[in-house]
Amino acid sequence: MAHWLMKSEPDAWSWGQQVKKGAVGEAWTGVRNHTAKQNLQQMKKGERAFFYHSNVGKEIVGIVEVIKEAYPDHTDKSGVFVMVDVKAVAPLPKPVSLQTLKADPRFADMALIKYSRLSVQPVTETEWRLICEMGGAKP
DNA sequence: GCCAACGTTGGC
DNA sequence: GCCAACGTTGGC
Repeated sequence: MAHWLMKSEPDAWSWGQQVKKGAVGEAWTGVRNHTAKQNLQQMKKGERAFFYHSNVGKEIVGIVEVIKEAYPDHTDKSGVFVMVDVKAVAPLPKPVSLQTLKADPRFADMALIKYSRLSVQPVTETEWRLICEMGGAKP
């Protein structure tokens, strides 16, 4: 099962707001990048993703689960882009910051570091396990 | 089809 | 607020 990482600026959509939505979840709108779009399309129901706060915080704060696979993004007038629905699963008791990941050679190849502008990206099994461990969450 | 100009993202 | 990275647009 693949794992992912999704970025959001907390000013636009925060982990706290995601948690409030509970099991109903929320549509992940606004992706306007084709690489990110391809990743969205590969997400399967039940797969999990890290929730990353970009700009403010710059840390992985929680884990979400895909509850609806890719479908057209209603905020995209051109009809080209897609979105998925995700629900909050668990917080990371100890958020893992970008700074921490950058300082650790085990994450040197991580997409978050290599392609800093990509907002939806895959996470390897190894990275997933390590970050869960560091954050104090169950993998 | 190339490439310069421009816009956006996101870290610092 | 600045700037690097990168995607997109438009002139040629």
